[in-house]
Amino acid sequence: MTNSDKSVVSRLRKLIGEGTYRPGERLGEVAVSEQLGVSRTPVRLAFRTLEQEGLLQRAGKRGFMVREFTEADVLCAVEVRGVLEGLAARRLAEQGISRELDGELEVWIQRGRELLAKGYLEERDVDVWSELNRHFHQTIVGSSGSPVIGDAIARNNHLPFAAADSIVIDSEALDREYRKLQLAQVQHELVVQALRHGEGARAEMLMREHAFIGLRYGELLGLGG
Amino acid sequence: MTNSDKSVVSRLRKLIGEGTYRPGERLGEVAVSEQLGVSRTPVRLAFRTLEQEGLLQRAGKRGFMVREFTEADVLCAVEVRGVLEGLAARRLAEQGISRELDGELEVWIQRGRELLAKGYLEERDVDVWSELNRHFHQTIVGSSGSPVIGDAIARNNHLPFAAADSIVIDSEALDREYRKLQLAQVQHELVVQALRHGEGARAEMLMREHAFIGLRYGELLGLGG
DNA sequence: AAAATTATGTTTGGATCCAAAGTAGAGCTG
DNA sequence: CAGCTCTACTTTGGATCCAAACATAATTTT
Repeated sequence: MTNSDKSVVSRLRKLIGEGTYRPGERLGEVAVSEQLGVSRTPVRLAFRTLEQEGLLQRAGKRGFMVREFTEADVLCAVEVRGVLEGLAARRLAEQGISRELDGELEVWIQRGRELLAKGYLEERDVDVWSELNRHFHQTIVGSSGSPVIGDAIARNNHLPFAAADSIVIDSEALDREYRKLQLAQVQHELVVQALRHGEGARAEMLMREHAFIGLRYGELLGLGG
Repeated sequence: MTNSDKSVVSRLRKLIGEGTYRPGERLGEVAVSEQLGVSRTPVRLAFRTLEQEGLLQRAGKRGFMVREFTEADVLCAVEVRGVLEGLAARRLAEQGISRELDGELEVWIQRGRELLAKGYLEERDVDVWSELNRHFHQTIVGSSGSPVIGDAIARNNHLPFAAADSIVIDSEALDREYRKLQLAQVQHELVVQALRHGEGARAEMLMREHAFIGLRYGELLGLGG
């Protein structure tokens, strides 16, 4: 997994994500290894990893095929992330947050405030938000007392569009995206508020709802403005 | 994965679960392959699978080590299963259950009733319950509209004691176990009831609570009787 | 002519070989 | 004596070879 092994996995992830390998397509070890310019060995290893990640599935007795994802699957994966992050938030609220954790969360809240303070969104702000959003979620999940939740989320995030930082940003409509991020920021702040007050159920539900922001809020905000 | 590959994975799972390979122990490819009587290739493939399952983790740059699980991890894994099965139940309740699904669930409810009807538990009943319990959970999770939830649960279940059918049955205290299964049966029936009435939130919470039955109820029933 | 069986080709799984990276230990130098 | 470096050994990763399983097509038999 030093060099080639890891890169074969991520290269295949990319190719599958981009649709170069179509959903349902059977992947032969030799064909893929030739296309990637490596031998069969790292490809075989990568197939096992990708199978576990859920991007490939066994095609009968003979090899693997690219797994097909319906819209319902994506929606479901987002909900799965929602309940898992909700669980993490609830546990955190119930056990109480430490002074350090409080401070760390405050950092990402502040960064978000600063980013949105100027009242509009620039192209490059998108990456900044993506980063701080990732840190915010990671901080909560990582502080839930066990790596188990984080692992489950990480595995779930391999599905396309399921990850928290895969908010589809439409660069053409930065004003709409600005309002979306504004809403996300409010949700972040509410979550932290609930965590500070030990409101487990509230923190959980806020986090669950927050998961949907990449999906349905687009329509909502599109209608509204 | 026809023969040896699959068996290497499951044999390693067993050895890790039994504690033959101690938590934190580094596993060398050559050592394991010699102990299992196969070459390094299937072991290397198995290590990748077990890494994704969470039973192994990378030990620095050099190979893998058996992952250590604290009691908190096990508890957390049970909670993860709870929220995921809860999600499946809620979705099912919200979308409404079909006539066939209703009938299928009724089958497992009935089997459970019959098993517990005689008022006590025999040794061999344990396997019967384990089977029907597995079917009951699988039916609900498998009918939630997307394989995503089931996959997440399956991956989570690889952790020791996290799976729904890993209720630790104490053969010495079959009367206590009887009361535990009786409670589980009631919970199953309540879940089905909630599903039939489209009570999503109730179904979700019942399913969540049901996940704990292997953990805390033992103490409770132990104290009570 | 249809069905069954055999033969051939394709593909995956397992074993082994070679190279590269890392670790530990010994020896050398300051 | 301590610290550094070089070397030897251990271990993993990649490539290739061989065998087994499966699918397909062709031929034979009923």
